[in-house]
Amino acid sequence: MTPEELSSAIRAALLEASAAGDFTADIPAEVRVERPRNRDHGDWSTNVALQLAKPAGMPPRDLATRLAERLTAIDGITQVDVAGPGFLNITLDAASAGELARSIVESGTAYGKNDSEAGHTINLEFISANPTGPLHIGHTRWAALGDSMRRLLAASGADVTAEYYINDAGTQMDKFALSVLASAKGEPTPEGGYPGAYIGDLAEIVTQQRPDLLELPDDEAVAVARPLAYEAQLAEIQQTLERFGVFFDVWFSEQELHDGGAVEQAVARLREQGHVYDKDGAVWLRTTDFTDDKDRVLIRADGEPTYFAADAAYYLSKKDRGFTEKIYLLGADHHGYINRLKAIAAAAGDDPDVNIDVRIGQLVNLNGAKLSKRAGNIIELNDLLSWIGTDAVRYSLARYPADSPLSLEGEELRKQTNDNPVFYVQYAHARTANVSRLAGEDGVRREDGFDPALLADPTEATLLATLGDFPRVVAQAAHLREPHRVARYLEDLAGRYHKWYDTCRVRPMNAEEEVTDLHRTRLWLNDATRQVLANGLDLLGVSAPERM
RNA sequence: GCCCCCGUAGCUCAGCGGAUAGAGCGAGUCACUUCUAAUGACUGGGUCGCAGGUUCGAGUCCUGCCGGGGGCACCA
Repeated sequence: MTPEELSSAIRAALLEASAAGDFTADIPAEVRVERPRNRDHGDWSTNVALQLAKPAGMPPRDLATRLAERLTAIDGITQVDVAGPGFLNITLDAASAGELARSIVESGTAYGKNDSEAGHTINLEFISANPTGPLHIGHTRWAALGDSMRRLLAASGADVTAEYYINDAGTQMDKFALSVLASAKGEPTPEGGYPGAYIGDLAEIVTQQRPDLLELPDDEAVAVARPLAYEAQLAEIQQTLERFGVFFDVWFSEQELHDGGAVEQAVARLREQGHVYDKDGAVWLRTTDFTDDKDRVLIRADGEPTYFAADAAYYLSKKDRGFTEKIYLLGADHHGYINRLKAIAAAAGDDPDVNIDVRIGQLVNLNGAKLSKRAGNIIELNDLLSWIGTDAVRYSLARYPADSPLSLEGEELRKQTNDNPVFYVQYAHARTANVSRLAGEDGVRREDGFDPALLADPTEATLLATLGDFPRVVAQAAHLREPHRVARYLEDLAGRYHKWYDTCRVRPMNAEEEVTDLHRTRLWLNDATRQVLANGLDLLGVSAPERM
């Protein structure tokens, strides 16, 4: 019996009790069952009696006692206890609980998928780092969390598009091109330009493609160098993200917004909505009509559109492309953008509370140093991956909520011990794979038998209950946009599995011992755990090794 | 000054308005002739920043204060 089945069975019993006159109150559309922290509190528990006590006008424990009698009659429930102020603690019979092992194995990679976010058309924008240099560790938190969020939303039935906005327009790109050109000439970095060894690497790539570069007049040389350096840098970013297991559906160019006239059109459209005015030679958006604390300039007095104007055009592009929900994942240093982005949405006639979701991630602290651009430490993501590895970096960032400040120690992440939760979870998966392989060699085959009533050990009941939680964990993590919940769940599941492994042997002890249904049924449970660990790790973009 | 996030064990952090607030690390003890000991069992460890409030019930929600981080451009 899955928790969903249990929940609807309880609800049916409530309706029955209400119809029989046990009490009078509105029955909630969904009865929440949860897994009690304490094993003595049964397999599942519900606080529905506490919730209904007030509207029913009955003491919670009296109501709970009546409900307990009805729940006991449900097929698959062996015991219902009233505890504390009126909790109902439910124990399932082993056979009913154990059926889950088979249904998980049969569902395979689909187990955990759900339709809780069905009907949502979501644009998920993250990283969007300037293509004027390599990605560094300041970008990695949202890289890891954003990609996991994409996977979670897709697994929960949303139509999600992951998007990277490339700031390939404006003066920063000019400074970038001038820096590359200066390096090619052997000159020092120009004022306000980009220092760094990677500029030299780019200069080399560009001069290889255009050996005549240095013979061109300066203006022409910049025009030639700029797109070549840009393409090389963007390719490097894309390779790094691929290495990090992060995927984007759309790479969106800011320059194309300018070239295609979308920025001017955006200003015109906002003007039609009545939120644009002219002052001091500039064109302004009256963002103070909404949530902003001051109005923002769209077109500067010199006629140049601001970055904010491009943001507005970009928002309208997302709207026009049919995304009802636009999620922005930004670093804490972009906090000031929230109100103006929401103002854009409101000015465009959207509802900021519904159509836009701006999330701020706190900066990560590595070895005591802030991982931000402004702090000046430029540890490149590529180097971080070479040092620590994709799995450990992704996992250690994915296991904390984005809004919590975070301190990491590089050497801790390299440890292949329990200091490092990623190895704990991966090790559990490798163990399941090993048990499965060896059981196969011993002639234990799932298809030869399955008797869920044999899964009677307490460690099996808790393992099954944990496995049954997975789809709801995925749905909740997707709903809250909090991938860390999946990581925490996997650590819990790995722990339950290790305890079970210590208590319950899957394979026969030796060649003399006969293979029985107990071995086969436990293999189902082992393989079900393996499947859930693999499905969960995949949601985090972390590998599930067969051996370690 | 105004706005946002955070404050939970020695450390790093979980915690859906519910039961005795948890995990890992660190400290100590134990368990491999037995499917991977990268594991498991056990022992210590807490005024959930402070003060009020809402509630049958608050680490969780509201207000104020204290402490830490971040943000407040005709920059990109």
